[in-house]
Formats: sequence, C-alpha cells, structure tokens
Amino acid sequence: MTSPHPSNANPPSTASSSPRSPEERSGDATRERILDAAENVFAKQGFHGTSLRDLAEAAGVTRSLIHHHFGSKEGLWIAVADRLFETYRAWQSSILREGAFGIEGFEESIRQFFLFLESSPNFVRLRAWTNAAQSAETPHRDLALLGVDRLRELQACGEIRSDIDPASALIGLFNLVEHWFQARTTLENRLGETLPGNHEFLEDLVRILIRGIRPCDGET
Amino acid sequence: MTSPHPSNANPPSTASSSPRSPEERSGDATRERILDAAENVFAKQGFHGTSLRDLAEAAGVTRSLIHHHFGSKEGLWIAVADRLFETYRAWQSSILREGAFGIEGFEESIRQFFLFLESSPNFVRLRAWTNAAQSAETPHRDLALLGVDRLRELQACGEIRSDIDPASALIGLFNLVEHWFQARTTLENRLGETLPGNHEFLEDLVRILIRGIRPCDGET
DNA sequence: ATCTGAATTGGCCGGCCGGTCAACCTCGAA
DNA sequence: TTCGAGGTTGACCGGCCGGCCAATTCAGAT
Repeated sequence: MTSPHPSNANPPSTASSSPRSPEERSGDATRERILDAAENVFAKQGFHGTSLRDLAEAAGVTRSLIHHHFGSKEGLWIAVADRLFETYRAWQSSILREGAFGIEGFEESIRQFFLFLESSPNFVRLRAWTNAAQSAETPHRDLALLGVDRLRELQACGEIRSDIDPASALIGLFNLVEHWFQARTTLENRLGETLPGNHEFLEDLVRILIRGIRPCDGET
Repeated sequence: MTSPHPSNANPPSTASSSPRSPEERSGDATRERILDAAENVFAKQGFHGTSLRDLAEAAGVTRSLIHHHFGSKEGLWIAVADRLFETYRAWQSSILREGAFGIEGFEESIRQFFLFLESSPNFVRLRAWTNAAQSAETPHRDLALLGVDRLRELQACGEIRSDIDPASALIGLFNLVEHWFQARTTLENRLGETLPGNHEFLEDLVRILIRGIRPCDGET
C-alpha cells in the first residue's frame, strides 16, 4: 500500500477500543471486519456459492466498500486465503524447525498438526474447497521438502524402516490428519456413535503410524 | 417493442441449423448422454461453479431438455451423484462381503479401494465437493458399520492389536486412500518429482498400515 | 391415414450476479 | 478556515442465472 504520509503512522483515534462504535471509520479496522466475516462465509459456502451480497451483509458493510478495499470478489477470496495460509505456514515452519529430533519429533509433529487443524476449522474448510477445485495454490515446496528431508535423516539413522519412501510417510501423516477434519461430517453420518472422539482418534492414529514406520526388531 | 403476436411472427421451421441424429430421439439415450456430460462438468467445477448452460453445451442439448428430463439443476446433480454413488456402493459391498477374511482380507480391501478410486476420478472429485460443502449425503451406515465389525472380529482373534479402536483403523484406511487422490494436485505442487507414483504410494501405505495395526510379538 | 404423447426446441421472464460511478461524509493537515 | 484524501454510500448497468412455456417434431399405436 502506498501511503503519501508514512511519517505519522499512528492509529487515528487512540481509545477506539469499543467494538461496536458507529464512528469506526478506520480503513484498517473495516478491512479486518470484512476479512473476518468473509472467512466464515467463504469457508462455509465456497467461492462460487457465495455472493458479494452475502459477504457484504455478513460484514455489515455495502458491496461498494468491499470492492473499494479488495478490488473484486476474487481479491477478497485471495486475501482471506492468504491470511489463513500465512498462519498455517508459520505454524508448520515452527513445528519443522524447532521440533525435537528423532521419532519423538515425528510424533510431536502429528499432535501439533492435529491440534492446529482442530483450532482452525475455517482453514480446514477452505483447504477442502481448494482441494475440490484443484486450484493451483501457493506451493510451499520448501517446507514440504524440508519435512521429507527430516524423515530421510531419520531413515538413515535407522529410526524408520528402510522399505518405505519417506515422502509416503509424510503424505500419510498430513493426509490422515487433514482428511479427518474434512470428512468428519460425512463420517458422523456413516458411523454415528461408533465414531471415535477427536482425542481418541488422534491417539490411535499416533499408535498406528509410529509402529507402522518403525523398523522391526533386528531390522536396519 | 415486443410483438404481442406470437402466432406467425417468425417461423424458424426452414433449414434447422444443427442436424440432430435421426435415431437419437430415444429418451433414455439422451438421459444417459446428459448424465455422462454432467458428471464430467460437475466433477470439475462443482455445483455452484457450473451453469445449466455449461451442462447443456457439454451434452449437446438445449437447457429445456435438461429441465424436461431432470426437473432442475439440482435434480441433475442428484442424479449424477446417485449414479456414481451406486457404483461405489456396489464395489464396497462386494469388497466387504466376499473379501477374504483375516489380515489378508484387510490388505486386499486397501488395494481394491485404491484401484477403484484410481479408476473413478469423477467419483473422487464429486466426493471432494460434497466433503467441502459438508452436505448430508446418503448415509450407508450399514456398510461402514459392517467394516467396523469385520475389524472387531479380527481384533478378537488377536490379528489386530488391542489398544486401538477398530473404527480408527477403518477410518484411517479410507481417509488415506481417498485423500491421496483428492489432494494429488496439491501434493504435486508441493513435492514435485519427490511425490511417489500411485503404485509406490499404495505399497508404502499397505506396509505402514498393516504393520501399524498388527500386535507386537508376544502381544495378545 | 390419423391420432397421440413423449421428445425437443427457441424464446422469454424476473431476478440476482459482479462491477462501476458520482457523490457524500469525516477528519487531519495546511 | 480551507482543503483534500481516503472512507463510505446508494443507484445503476449489462449480463448471466435457473426456470417456464407454447410450439414443433416424430415414432409408434390405432
């Protein structure tokens, strides 16, 4: 954003903490309000299932204002996706970089990723929409490949069985956790009370995956 | 001004531009043709991303004809989904009922399900859309619960470790396979040539899952 | 030959879509 | 006090949407 006067970058009214103030004329606050509302609506209805009028009503603003701040419906969608994905990227990066090494680090990654998705239903649903549309999406090759490298190191140390591709293990981890939340509604319909709770499933999943990728006794 | 005399205003009888096939006047054949085309378009673009005009053009018919045969856009969507889902149901049923017993039967189920999804990309994509929309969908509780029972029997025989919920194992199986195909495009962007091929991933997946759910030596 | 009913068509409708525009409001800088 | 820039609004546009309908075609029964 090009600002003609960057020297004085104070918030306009210092004590505007009241959330429902009708004199909220701050562009930044309005942007945030639109983003928050759009995130919920887009996550629920997808891009094509959502109209600009839906978004304007949810945010309590006029259509023109959305266009003023985000240029177009697609611009708003991208802004929503970028914000959600940036949160995710930061999370994943911290998991991969500061996570403990060894097989315990792998287990911890599963739990962390599970808890993150559990706390971000909008992210899960937006991912489901982009999955269905098979949209290009930002690559993040670096982080994914970093994860594969981590597993490859573990494999070299004999912590992971040698007869599987580390990429398969990584994909399995991410797919299992992500699809658990994406398919939860469908699974509830099909399994009813037989469906495990979130934490029960997480523990079973960790048990299965950890034993599944470890070498057998005496195996290198 | 619109002419209020529709009786003989503009006779379009002379020289119809597109010569339709003379024998193609069978209602059933047309229905099938519309269903086939709609399956491809819906799978690619989803319900809200597809217009009746898209569908008519893809099927080579007029909009009115679609309305005549299926009542509405939603009726066509449901017809497409029903046809795909019925194929899937028959498959799953045969897998669960005639599949070999024992842990080999479980392994065989993974492979069968994998091959089925590999051969039905439209089914995979339609499932992705319904997942994202979290639409109700037909329950099929019976088949899912039958699978859980199968695994519970195996667990009682000591073929499956006792410290996991059979439902978790079943969900893991289905989620892994289905999400592999649903997320394949995204994974290609992220992993590039590091992404395993279909069959390599299937074999790794079987290895991980089978060892992951088996009891340890000496364990009941 | 005639009738009949389903298959099929083009044209039309009201309504919603995303987007644009000129104006208005508000407030801080000059 | 003036001024201007950004925030905000409502009205408006052309176009596409799903759906509806009267008219036409045609295969097969009578």
